[in-house]
Amino acid sequence: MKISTKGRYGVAAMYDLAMHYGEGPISLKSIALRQKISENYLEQLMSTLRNAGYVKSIRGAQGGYSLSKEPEKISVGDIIRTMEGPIVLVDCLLTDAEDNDYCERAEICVTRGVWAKVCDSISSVLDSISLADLCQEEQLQGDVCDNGKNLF
Amino acid sequence: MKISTKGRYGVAAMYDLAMHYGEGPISLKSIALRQKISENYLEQLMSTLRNAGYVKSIRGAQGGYSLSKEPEKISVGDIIRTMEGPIVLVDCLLTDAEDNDYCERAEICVTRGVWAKVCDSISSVLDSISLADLCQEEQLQGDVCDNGKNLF
DNA sequence: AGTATTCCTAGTAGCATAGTAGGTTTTCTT
DNA sequence: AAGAAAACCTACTATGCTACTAGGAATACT
Repeated sequence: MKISTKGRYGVAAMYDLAMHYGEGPISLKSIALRQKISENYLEQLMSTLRNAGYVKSIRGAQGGYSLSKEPEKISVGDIIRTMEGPIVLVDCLLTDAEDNDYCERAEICVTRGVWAKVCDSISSVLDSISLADLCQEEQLQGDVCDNGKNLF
Repeated sequence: MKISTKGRYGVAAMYDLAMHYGEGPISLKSIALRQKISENYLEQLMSTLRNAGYVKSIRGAQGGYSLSKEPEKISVGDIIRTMEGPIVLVDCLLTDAEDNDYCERAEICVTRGVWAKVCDSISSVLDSISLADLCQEEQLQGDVCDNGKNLF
């Protein structure tokens, strides 16, 4: 049960864009450099974020990426769902409970409730944190890294 | 971000044992049959659970597995951690915050707090549900599957 | 003795991750 | 107009993990 680099890099890149919100297009190269991500790989991830409508891009020299909404309006949950797909710990949560074939395994009927509860809990945490929150956290901690202790 | 079959099957098998708690050793064959899990594969999983001290086994004919503690004293979190390792969404959470080399990527300092909060949330949900809770849920729903709506 | 069972080790197909590589198009600057 | 800087696009690949399968050895009950 891990978050892949897609999700992590995606959040990192979006955080980077949020920190430069309003400064015009930010080149992928500079994001990759600051966040220490492979440039070519990040390119693919940005493409996903662009298709999902969270960033817009400008081509050509002096081009780059920028957020297509304010940092307040993009949550970490939005990004994770875009990069990693729906937040479901087990596939049976994707099917409707009324489907008569969703429950192949005898135990699922009982454990399904457990996984659903965990997923809800994950979603509500991720949805409650916006890019703006992350930027504010960065400002609070100043030069000293407090590892997110001040978050919220 | 998925729970692997190790975790799911582990919980399923333990739930099965909890449903037969006090009835003597339960054969792997019967668990595999009821829970629809490959017998050989489940064997490996049971070995992990045995090494972790959650089940005990009796060899030979009429042998099998049984819980080594009461169902109240084993949580879903215990099982998941045994089967899937520590609940950390990103590896950097494994290292101490004071380690000076844990933070290779500029953004981690900020996003680390997010992942930590999610992990805490997952852990607290999983740790709050015992095998006894699952058994009780099963009794509440009787023949009708309510998909865990009654849980808690 | 025979059978039912756990225990142990080794292998393996398939898939996802995390990239690398290299070319094409667009746009700004000079 | 030329050149450079950037996004865009597609194809390839090494590595590792998952979810098994297979088969034999040891143990204990009947």
